[in-house]
Amino acid sequence: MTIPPETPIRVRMAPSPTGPLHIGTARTSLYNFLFARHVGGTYVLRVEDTDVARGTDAWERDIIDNLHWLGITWDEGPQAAGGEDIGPHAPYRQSQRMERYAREADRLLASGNAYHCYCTHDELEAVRHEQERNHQAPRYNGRCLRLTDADRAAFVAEGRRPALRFRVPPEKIRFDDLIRGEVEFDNALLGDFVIVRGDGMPLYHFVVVVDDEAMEITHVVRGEDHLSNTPKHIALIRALGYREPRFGHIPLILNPDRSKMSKRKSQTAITAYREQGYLPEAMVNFLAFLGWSPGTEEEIFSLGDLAARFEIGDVHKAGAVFDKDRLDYLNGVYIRSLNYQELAARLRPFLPEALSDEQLLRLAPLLHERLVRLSDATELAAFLTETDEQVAALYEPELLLPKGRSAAETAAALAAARDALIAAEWNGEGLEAAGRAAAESHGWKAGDFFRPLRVAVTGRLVSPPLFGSMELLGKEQTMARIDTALGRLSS
RNA sequence: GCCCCCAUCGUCUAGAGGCCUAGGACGCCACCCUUUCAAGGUGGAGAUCACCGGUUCGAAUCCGGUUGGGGGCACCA
Repeated sequence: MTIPPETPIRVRMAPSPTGPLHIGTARTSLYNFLFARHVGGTYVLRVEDTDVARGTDAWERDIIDNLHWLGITWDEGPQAAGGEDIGPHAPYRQSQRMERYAREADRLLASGNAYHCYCTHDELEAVRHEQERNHQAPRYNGRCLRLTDADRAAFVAEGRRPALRFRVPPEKIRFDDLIRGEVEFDNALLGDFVIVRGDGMPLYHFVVVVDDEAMEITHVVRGEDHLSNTPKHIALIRALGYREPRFGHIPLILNPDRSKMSKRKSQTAITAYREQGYLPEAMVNFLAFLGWSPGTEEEIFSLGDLAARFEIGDVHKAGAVFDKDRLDYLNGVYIRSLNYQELAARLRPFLPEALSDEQLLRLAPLLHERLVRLSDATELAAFLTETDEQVAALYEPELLLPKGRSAAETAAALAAARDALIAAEWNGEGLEAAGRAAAESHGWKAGDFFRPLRVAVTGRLVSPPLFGSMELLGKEQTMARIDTALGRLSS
């Protein structure tokens, strides 16, 4: 039985708190969010925390916080980490829904669609090894399906605790995938799989089906890695008499070698990107285009723009490589689109507390066109909070010399610059005017003339615009650093 | 091993039979601008649309096969 087309759309995301929010989970969540928003449906967050040992609270917090950071919100589910569940189908954490799973498992057992399996891990493994040796598919051999009551009693006497296995009907399963179209699998090729462990803990394939029904999910949009699990779910849905939702399997995000994106080969935690100073706007825009495009040549899209344009049927079938260069580019675009006030606010976590808000606001214009990540500001602005001694220690005197100039020549130029600056009005414009005039009367190209100044003041060859930097640093420190450089040049 | 999915520049993609001498973007190269670095501007290299057969007057677009890649086959999710 399928769900009537006029049924209001309900979608969900179902992260498992086994680690920080993963790029792939974020993208799947985003697509579900965009789909729900686009069609005016309801978006549910369900935490799949069955069989997750300890420490799930920290991961749940990371997942929820970062989802919020991206701007993804949901209508039902835990609204905040450790927070209360909102919605008519609470609780939304699977660890709190065990009664329902137990009840549905009993139904399956009673109807003969599931049976107790007393095989031990070792026995199962031995069978798998045997099958592997014979080049057979690694699937359950059905031993416990044929047990007599006496066999069962003997196992129980041994202290074995049975798992519950679903008896997979050997039939062809077809479904119309939202993204891939008609897909067919032969469940006769499948082995009976465990739905409840010996210790009573229900397993993923089972609980996902129970909860999607309970939460009236109409459209299951998930990663392509679940495509071949879908026939299992459909078999379960039928055995339980549930309504069958529509399924849509979105392409995987890939490592540069085109394997499924993994922690081993790529940076997969959203929080890591956040910490490096990627903007959520850039992240969302980038993620959305990994497997979808509006069909035009536009490429800068806000979350709202995306929701307005996103069609689930336009999602691609092929996997997409995560291209960090492109993310960097987009991040730069979004940083440059920020006004100075906003930029200063976002820069705050990346700069020393010693820098006042007022200084930060004056710094923002100097940085806003030269940041790929917000964290780049740390190095660019370091000269402001480093001591004069630290700055001096950053460079060898040779670094002060423009190409082809001697120490004596450079010292003379620097001294001329010093004299011009000390008399100038202490702001960017005044300093620049004085600096340029001095360069000209000294007969040096501006670039060469400014080099020793830049190195003296910032300790580096690369810095924000020189005169604005001096203005921010202040006259006293700027002059002290120039004098230090002059001293090193003559010794 | 079995099953399933996929296939346009290095990468993300436009393209739903003639508009394609295959467009855009990132990256790369060159030049311009320029106080460094960026940003910006201009131009360039870069794809026999994986391959082979069909269908058609005509195919990147439809069909079949091949190859290649990926995913799945747990008392993980």
